[in-house]
Amino acid sequence: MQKPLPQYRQLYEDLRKQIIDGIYKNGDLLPSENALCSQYGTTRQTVRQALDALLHEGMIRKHQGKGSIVTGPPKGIGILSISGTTSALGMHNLKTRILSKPAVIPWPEDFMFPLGEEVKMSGCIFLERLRLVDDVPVFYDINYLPNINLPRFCNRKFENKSLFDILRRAYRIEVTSGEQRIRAIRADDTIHRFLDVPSGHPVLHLQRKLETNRPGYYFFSSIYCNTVEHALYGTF
Amino acid sequence: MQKPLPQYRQLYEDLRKQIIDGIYKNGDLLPSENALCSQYGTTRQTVRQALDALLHEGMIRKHQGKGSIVTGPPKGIGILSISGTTSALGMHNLKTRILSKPAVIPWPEDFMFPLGEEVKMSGCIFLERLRLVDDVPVFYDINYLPNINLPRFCNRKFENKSLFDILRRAYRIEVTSGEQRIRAIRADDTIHRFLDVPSGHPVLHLQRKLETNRPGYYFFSSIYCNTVEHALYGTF
DNA sequence: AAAATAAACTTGTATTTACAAGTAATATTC
DNA sequence: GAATATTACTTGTAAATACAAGTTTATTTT
Repeated sequence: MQKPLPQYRQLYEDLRKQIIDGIYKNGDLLPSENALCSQYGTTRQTVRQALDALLHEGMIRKHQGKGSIVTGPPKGIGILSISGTTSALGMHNLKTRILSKPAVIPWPEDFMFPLGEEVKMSGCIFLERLRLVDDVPVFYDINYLPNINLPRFCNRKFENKSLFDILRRAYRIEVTSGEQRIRAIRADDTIHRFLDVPSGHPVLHLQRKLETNRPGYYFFSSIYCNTVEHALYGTF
Repeated sequence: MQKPLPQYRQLYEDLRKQIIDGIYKNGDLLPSENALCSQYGTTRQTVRQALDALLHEGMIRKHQGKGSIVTGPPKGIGILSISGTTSALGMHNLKTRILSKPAVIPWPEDFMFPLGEEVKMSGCIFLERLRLVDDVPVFYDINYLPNINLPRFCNRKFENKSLFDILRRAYRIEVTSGEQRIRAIRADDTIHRFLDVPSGHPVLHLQRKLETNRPGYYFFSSIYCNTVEHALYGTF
């Protein structure tokens, strides 16, 4: 049995969902802190804790005397920053196809980032996905997660779901920071096939190392991106 | 007379300074929340507010039961973020060659970002540069600055200097935020010539809009990047 | 000495209360 | 009607308190 979420966390999730689902639209005012207190039967401290999380995430902006104004989901924070692709583009036109179901494999030789010994021992959950924007393949990503304390991970459904969301909701793993390398490369045969670009065509290649709130727990992604139609967009 | 800082803000500034000054080193434990309460004669609420700010900034990490561990200041803001190329790579091996001296021209038709009317009127300072890392051309960038209140700008020396630095030091213009698009494209003839890559070879193309501390003053860069040897690197 | 237990820490979550400060709508005055 | 003042909201800051839940240290037991 899962430990229940703290109140502030539950409120945060609720509001976040309502913003992403468009129930609160861009520019809308959220209910006042006191109103949320009544609705959720809690205190302002707790409500403010939830709002702070949204504020920090860029989902809302606050103005003393006015209220909390919805500004997210952040369009640009997107792919070049901390949040995942899903929250960057919105669920609307993004579909996720699983190319290879998550499976535990040994870590590749000469991995793109250095690995700790215990991480190497634990094995690697391997997951290949294809992500389509408006039914056009745009991202082909290969994800590598240390196989440490992720019960039933390989049995989960990932189709049309966000990896970041599953990690956050099911395992309380949040990405706190990361590093990445970006290159322009020629599409090889695999990429040509998956991303539907001519062989040899320029594609973006991102290598990312994601740090999480679980101390010492990093995971990695290699992302190939077709930028013919959509450029990667980010704010900073 | 300046309004006094809130307590939590003062505590935040104090701790932040002590971390930056190295009084608390990387890996050190900060005094416990209760200890800080005593030292500053305040409550845990207030102390936690200050620590949350540091946490959010990446200066510390917190562990329930253990304490607050110093991790900052965060390094490597890098090229994909707010700082310029110079500070990302270091001055060591970076040379800047001016391809076309800054000149005032009309703004291009169909500019990569939408422009305000007054900005369009003012005209555009145009500056092309080639930047070499270890004497290999890596960046070819085209910069567009609104010709507003930049005295003697076109007469300045830009060779082997940072554009960001000149703007900051000579005009007190600091980049506060920005947005960018990234694509992988084929090298055209110009890029082939400047970046010394085969024609048709994949190169990165960045289009950036930089916001500054001068209200309403943005400038723009179009950057082509040879990523054969050096990948763009960034943390977030 | 080693293992189990207890105690003394740490941060995490939550309630309650109070007032300050900024904003918007309302009422009052001119 | 227009300007001013009031009032009723909003978020910001802050104190005092309580217990839960991890971590470390000290104590007790075996």
